[in-house]
Amino acid sequence: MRDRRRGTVRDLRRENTSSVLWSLYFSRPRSRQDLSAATGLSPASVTNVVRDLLDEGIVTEAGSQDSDGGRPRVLLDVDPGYGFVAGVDVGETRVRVGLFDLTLAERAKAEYPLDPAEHGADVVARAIADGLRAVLADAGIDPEAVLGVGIGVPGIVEQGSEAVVHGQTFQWDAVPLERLLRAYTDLPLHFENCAKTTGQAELWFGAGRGVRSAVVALIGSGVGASLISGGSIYRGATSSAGEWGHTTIVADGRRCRCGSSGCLEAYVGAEAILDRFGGAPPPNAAPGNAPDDEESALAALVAAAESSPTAAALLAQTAEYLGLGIANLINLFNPERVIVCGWAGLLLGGRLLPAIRESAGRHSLRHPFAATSIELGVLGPDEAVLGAATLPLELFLNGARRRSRHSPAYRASV
Amino acid sequence: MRDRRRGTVRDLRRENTSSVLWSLYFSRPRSRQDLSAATGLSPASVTNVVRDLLDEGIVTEAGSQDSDGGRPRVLLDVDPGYGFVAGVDVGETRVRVGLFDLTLAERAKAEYPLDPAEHGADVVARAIADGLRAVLADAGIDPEAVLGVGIGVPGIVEQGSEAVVHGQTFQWDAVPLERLLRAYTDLPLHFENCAKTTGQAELWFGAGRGVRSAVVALIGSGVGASLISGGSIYRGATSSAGEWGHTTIVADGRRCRCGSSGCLEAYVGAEAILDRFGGAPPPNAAPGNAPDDEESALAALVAAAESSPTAAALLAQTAEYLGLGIANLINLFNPERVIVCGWAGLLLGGRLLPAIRESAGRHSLRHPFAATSIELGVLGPDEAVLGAATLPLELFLNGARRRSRHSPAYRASV
DNA sequence: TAGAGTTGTTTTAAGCCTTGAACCAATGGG
DNA sequence: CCCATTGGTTCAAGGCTTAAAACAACTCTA
Repeated sequence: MRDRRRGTVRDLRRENTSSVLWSLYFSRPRSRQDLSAATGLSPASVTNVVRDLLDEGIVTEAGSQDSDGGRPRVLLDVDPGYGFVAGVDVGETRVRVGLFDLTLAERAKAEYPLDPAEHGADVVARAIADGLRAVLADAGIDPEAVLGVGIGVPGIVEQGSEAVVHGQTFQWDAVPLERLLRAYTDLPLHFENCAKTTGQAELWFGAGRGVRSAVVALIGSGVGASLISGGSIYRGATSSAGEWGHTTIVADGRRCRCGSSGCLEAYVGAEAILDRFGGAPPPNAAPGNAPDDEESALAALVAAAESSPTAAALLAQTAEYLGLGIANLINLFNPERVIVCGWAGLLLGGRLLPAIRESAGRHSLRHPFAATSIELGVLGPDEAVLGAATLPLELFLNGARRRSRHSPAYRASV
Repeated sequence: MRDRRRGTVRDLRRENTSSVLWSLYFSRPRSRQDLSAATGLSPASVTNVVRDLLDEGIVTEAGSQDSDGGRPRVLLDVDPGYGFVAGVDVGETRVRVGLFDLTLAERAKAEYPLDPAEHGADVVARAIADGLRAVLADAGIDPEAVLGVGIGVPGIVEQGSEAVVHGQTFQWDAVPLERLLRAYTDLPLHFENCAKTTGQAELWFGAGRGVRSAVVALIGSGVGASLISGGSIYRGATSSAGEWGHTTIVADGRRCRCGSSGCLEAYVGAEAILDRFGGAPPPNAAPGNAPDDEESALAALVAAAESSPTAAALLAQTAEYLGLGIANLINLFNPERVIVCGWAGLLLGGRLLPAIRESAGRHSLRHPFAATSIELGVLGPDEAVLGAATLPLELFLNGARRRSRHSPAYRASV
């Protein structure tokens, strides 16, 4: 009925430290006084907490700032080199890996194409391991300095003692990806659905900055969403929450690849749009690389809408359905903001956003619609990698620290 | 980005006290040792916290229990007479008021019919005030002993310095119900949407006991839902979350009274079902009391399904749509349990639950569907009153104590 | 140029809190 | 009657936050 951590006086300090660190991280650089105001802690406590963080090397003093007529403020900043985090985006056609410093500046990246015919989990695990090795070597960073690796996968992640992945995209059913990857690397691993990681990226650094409740709609070949409340991702009972793509918007509607019919994804996913267009892939499509095909095909369709009434009508209807799906989210969640992203979402959104907004307004209740705004994502194609990297970063900001990697204490703190 | 209360060592005690109180409240009576195990606090701390609660009169010692071969456990219990809470359910045809002791045993109740032609907010406010006066007099309880009054209303409650209500049911637009009621009473008031209060009742004492994430589907004349995560109601940015009834399940479907079309409510709300049945009200219907009409009309329809294929088909389709709507919730929220309640929900559910489950299974993804169970509510018709009473009780368990009623400290703690 | 004013940070002392360990209390069994 | 067992309390230690006082580092003014 009620969540509570242990209630000792030391936990208090941990919480307060975490509070200061979050506050500083998202508003850098800042003085102690600012932090005191932002966290509600007394100046004395901020001094104490900051001393610890300085001693640990997580925070550094970074110059000072004049105050009118008084002692200058000493500015504090996070030390980017204190530690590093890696993000991995397991996409439909490629695995992308990024290595970032503590402020999420990219230090190296790598990309491994996946043969769509061969989505074996072990192939993916090997690609991830290779990518991690490559970025570490490339940036010349000691693995010991890596705080953790976040891995975004297309599918439902069952969090347990070892993460297990279920995903229709790869026909994965209970794939023990964590165990497979353990064969190749010792780094601390964190798995999450890629819509959720992308949502976190937009929330922290993109169109959702400063917002406390949001819905991130991710539209690619398929459709997903990330629900954010109280500043963090909502996972539900078994962390599969946010399966927006397979909510029904047309009872007895088009058949969907999930087996049901009338799913949102069967109308606004890129695959479905192209399919509805009756589209043979465009002539210049490289065979055997479906989503890239899709990307160019969808771009072609959007371009064609300028002259072709058929294409224009199809897109208009897509906007109608997408707005309707968004309206459902608005009614159910009452979010402060709705963020549309994913490659197809951005491609469509550039042109259709007004129509989407209009449709959403028509299908949602006045009150929650007035309280929200519908925006496009701003982080671009690498956001899934960045989002994955926020997983270990989040744990770090919450107080997890580097230690012997597989110690029970560490895993428990995760 | 991150919620935090102030972090002093006294807050720690408040939190721990609250933790012990919650733990005891939902598992009465219990020994100190039990509480220590349940809260994770040391026996010494439990002793300290319990001493405070005993001194305050909130908790009493209630006999003892043998332990095999050692000192008997002293059982602790909540003192029912420490304070009282009231619940108010503002329904479509009546205002119901209940007065409860601290353990939510009913001490008195009252009911005031509302003339459907006259839903003026002031009429409602006066009925609430009369009801409160009546139950207090009836039970012979000093208003000073009332910890608070919870009021469930059909509509969106805008929580601010004074609660304001928007509701299509009564054609209320920004009605300052709290201010109106303040003219009649001095008691501490708490307003909330009635679907949310009902959800809390089922969560605490009904089909949702012990569950951490749930969706409570409330089906009456209209349709609503209450989303529960982490053991408490999800409110969203402006506390209008859960407007499930107006999510679209049939693009371009039946017109809904909200102005949109294809809403779930236009298919599975009692009004809509009867309307689809082409129903003139049954002959014995009392004029001018629509929902009671609806109740008997719907009951008649359900009974007619035994012999009439038309009625049976209509109900089958209703189950299909309701299951579909529930499937959407399951996909989006991944709840541990789905609870169907509301008078129409219970009426239909008794007969249609298997069909509803089947439909929900067909329209939701395997993984989240397997993680949930769909049940009927168990609390019966007064649950909205009980649920409303949980509002002040929740605050009490969280540490709000009786004090000068309008003090800033009290309001801030709310 | 010295002192006064201002603003930012740290030190100090007081007051709470939780807890492990030791201890007391209350029972059943031998 | 003594001992083992179990439940609950006391005590001293160790930590934490904080208000208030002190200190530090400036600017401004006379």
